[in-house]
Amino acid sequence: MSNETKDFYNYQFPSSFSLYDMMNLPTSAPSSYGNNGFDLSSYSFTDCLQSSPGAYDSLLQKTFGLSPSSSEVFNSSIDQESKRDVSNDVTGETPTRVSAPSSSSEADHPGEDSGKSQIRKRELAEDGGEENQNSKKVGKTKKNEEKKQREPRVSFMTKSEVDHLEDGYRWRKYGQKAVKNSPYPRSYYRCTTQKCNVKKRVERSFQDPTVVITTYEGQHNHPIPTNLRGNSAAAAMYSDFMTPRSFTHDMFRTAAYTSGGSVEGALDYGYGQSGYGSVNANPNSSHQNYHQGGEYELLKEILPSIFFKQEH
DNA sequence: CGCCTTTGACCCGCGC
DNA sequence: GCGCGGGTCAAAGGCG
Repeated sequence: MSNETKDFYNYQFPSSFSLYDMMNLPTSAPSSYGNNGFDLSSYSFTDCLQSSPGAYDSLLQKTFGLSPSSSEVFNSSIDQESKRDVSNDVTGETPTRVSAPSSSSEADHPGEDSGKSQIRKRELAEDGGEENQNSKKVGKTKKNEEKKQREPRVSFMTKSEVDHLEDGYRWRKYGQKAVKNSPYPRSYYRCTTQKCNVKKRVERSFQDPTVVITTYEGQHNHPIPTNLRGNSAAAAMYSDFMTPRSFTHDMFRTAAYTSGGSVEGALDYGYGQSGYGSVNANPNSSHQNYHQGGEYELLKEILPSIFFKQEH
């Protein structure tokens, strides 16, 4: 449990504080809210959704285009690199909720190596190509590099029969490891788009084999590939979660637009105009669009429990 | 042929 | 120092 999270939960929002206000919180907010204005790093999406099941189902269907019974995202969490004492963050904040130790440990692991190898690789490429053949032998590199800034992480628990959930992006599997204390392996995927180093790990909960735990790390720096094979709205939602500062913003915007028509519409809006997870979208248009989308009431229904959790 | 998965080896951090 | 576990690499092979 991080102090930032506590502070966030304990923060007294003005009574008139709205979704719109929150989405436009100043970047240079007090440190107690975390580096990004406020810290959603341990927030569990389910917290709010469970408090309003109807809204949950509605959002699921409208955003994911899924019926809750098919493939159900019923837990998620956001991890951010700034906090390392997150051992209880995923489940600690919500001890009675859908808990999965694997998820917890998953989100907890510092991921020290993430990106390190890539950096090492780059260094090798620069320092001497001939070393490529012995790349595996090259151990000590200037890992003294400034402490690797870890990418924000988002983990989802999804009820699904398939391990690798379609999310609209293209992934290449680059590894698979057996997970300790679990009969199910963990798979490692990397976004195939050039210069996009987003990764995701997929594993099946050993406690509930019907649950797939997907952990995204990093942020896509590109739109969802046009030749979508899956549910683009789901993709938009997944990717939006990866931008903690804006996840509510874009997520609900996506929800609103998905409800209004095609998923392409949601895509176009979410990625074509405002950029990927941009928090600086035109506030006026955004604000208005929440209403236009017709889901504003739904959002209002959901949101308070998200951000006013433990509010007194 | 390009893209993807598989898989054993390797690297690294951490705890003992 | 050593072993363990997590994460990554990259060669080899499969597939459309």
